Amino acid sequence: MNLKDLAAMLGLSQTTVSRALNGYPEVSEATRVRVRDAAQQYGYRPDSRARSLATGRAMAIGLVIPMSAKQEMVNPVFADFIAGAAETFAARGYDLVLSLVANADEERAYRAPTTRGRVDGLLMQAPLTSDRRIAVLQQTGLPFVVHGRTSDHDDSYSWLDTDNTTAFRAATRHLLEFGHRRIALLNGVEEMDFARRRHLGYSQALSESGIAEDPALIACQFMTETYGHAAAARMLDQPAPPTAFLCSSLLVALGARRAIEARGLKMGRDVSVVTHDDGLSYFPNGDPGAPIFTSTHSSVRDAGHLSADMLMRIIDDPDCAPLQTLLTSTFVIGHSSGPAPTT
Amino acid sequence: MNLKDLAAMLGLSQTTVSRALNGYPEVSEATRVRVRDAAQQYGYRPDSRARSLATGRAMAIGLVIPMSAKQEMVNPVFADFIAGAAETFAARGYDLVLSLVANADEERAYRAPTTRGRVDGLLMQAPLTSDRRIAVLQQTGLPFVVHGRTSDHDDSYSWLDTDNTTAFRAATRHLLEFGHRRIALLNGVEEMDFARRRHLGYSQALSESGIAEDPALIACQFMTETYGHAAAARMLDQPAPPTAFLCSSLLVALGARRAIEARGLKMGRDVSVVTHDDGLSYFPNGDPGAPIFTSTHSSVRDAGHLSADMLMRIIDDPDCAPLQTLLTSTFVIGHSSGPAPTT
DNA sequence: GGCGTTGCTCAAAGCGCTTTGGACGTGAGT
DNA sequence: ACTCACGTCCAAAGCGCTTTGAGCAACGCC
Repeated sequence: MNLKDLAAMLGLSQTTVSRALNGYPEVSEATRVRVRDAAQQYGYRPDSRARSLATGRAMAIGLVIPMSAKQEMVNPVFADFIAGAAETFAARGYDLVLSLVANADEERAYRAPTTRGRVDGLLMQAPLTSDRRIAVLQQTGLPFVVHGRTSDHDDSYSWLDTDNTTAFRAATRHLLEFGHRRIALLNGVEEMDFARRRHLGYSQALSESGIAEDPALIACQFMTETYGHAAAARMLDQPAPPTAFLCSSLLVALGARRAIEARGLKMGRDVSVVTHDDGLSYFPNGDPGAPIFTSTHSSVRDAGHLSADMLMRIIDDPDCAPLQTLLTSTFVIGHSSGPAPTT
Repeated sequence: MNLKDLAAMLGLSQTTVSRALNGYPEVSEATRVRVRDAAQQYGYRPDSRARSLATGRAMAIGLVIPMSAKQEMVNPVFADFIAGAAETFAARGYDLVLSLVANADEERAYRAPTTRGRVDGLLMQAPLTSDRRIAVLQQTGLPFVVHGRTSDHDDSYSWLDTDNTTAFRAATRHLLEFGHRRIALLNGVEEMDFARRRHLGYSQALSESGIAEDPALIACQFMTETYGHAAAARMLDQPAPPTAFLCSSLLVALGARRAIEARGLKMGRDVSVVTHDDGLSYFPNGDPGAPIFTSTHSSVRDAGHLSADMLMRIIDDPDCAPLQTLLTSTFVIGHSSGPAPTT
């Protein structure tokens, strides 16, 4: 059922029918009702491509999802990010077009989002510290917002990021104030910019207290439970074990807790744990109001929401200056951290 | 840069340029090279909407992602499913269009995938036991494949599913053979069809051994670590605690393990745990070759791959009979299960 | 009566591509 | 010399929508 067919059926022109359905004022209320009823009855649905071709707007947003090709790892965070973004977009009538891109695959990273006309803007996630894709996106001229930042790129693009450095500095300080001196960092892969920034915050807090960083207390890997367990176990079995762990994700913290408890120690008393918490819907930190882990909390779903809002604003006004939002994570006190044990 | 512009620039017709770029034989090798070079040089990229409008194919697949509105829960499994599917689609030049749909929101569930022309087919996930969306999809006439099944719908559509019932029956038998008599089931929400089928398998195995099902040993909820912990803890503190847990996800199993170990018990010796393992890339069951949990394993990423293959086949031959694939999960022996303790 | 207004409707020109149905040599076969 | 096939290219007709510019009544106003 075309617009043409529908118009013929009604004895009207395509113009009038189109206007009636799209709410233009130049059409009488009587015919509008007539048109709407007929459209409903015959199940008419405009063809999105034709409409998009005519209007110039695709009514779709591209989502560039990085995959670490090496380990076939999918970022567990992106589901919630999308969920947040999708709400905003759906409300404005935009669809989401995915392009999964292996970090290494420059060619597709370039081509995929560039297929002309598919999308009106892009959302990019999880940039590496040295990520060339941002430059590529800038060249295309398409509006885009990056979730995260790239340390080695100038700041001439729009991004939304969490205050990773500040948050991890605060978390480290929290542990320092509790008297901890040997604080381990179980970080993500430091190719990722967020991991690099968290490490930086950790380093800053340590050096502010005049404590030297111990390489034996630092691990960086894909953030899984087994990794958290293995790294924590290894460190705890050292001659000079850490009295506290700072983790980059709840999953890692879970692993650390297991290592701690397997050694007959009690988390929060013998060994403290502080973790970052992305607030993933399917992975809550305890029950609402009763957090288990002391954590720096920043909802990645909210980040999705806000990134989408930003992108919408840029699409509405393409010539505006780059928008940049820095979210401050909240520090949540749970049962997992406490005073350093007096030896 | 249009096709028109490019053609004018080259002194050729649009026809010839289009054919040169799309590899039609009616164009001489010399001009083909000339055209390709020019396209490269001027960065010509065909407009996907125009092409799609002309060819009739959208070169995109819709992905219906359910969200449980109540709890704002995003299915953690879908990231890996998408990753698998995306590989197949990308190889064939198809994009992925997301529509997140709240389970309750019938209206959007209906409308979203129906926007005409956006997609050539649909992939649907995680159906409920009584899911009306399948009927809706059938009405649209669009090719689609469901990941999972719906027990209360006839079998006239294409699906790919894991043998949930058989797997959970086998897992339960495994525990029964070890002498366990009080086996707890920590299931997902039983609105979901897969959860219902797993419960069924569990029930079958029990009744085959003449054991009555104990409601106090059955829990069904969104599958989180805290849920696993809370449910397992509650059950272990009963007067007649279970000697084994059968879990629907690794996250839940992790919680159960925590509850077990917190009571000074050893998993695999005092209390056994068997879990389903979706093989999520970011959540491995121990290291490769050294599984921690005894599990029924079925890679959801592979499922994505295969579903995509099926959909491609249906799109190529729309009149073929419904394709239906039942994956058999492998039973993996880990350290988490062993003989029931002799009391 | 002539004029501008207002309200409703339409024909037709795109949007940027693919594809059909020739056109125009060129060389071989009869 | 005429035909026929072949290789190479083109003009133009869509695909299904939006939007411009204009037409046509009917109406009130000077």
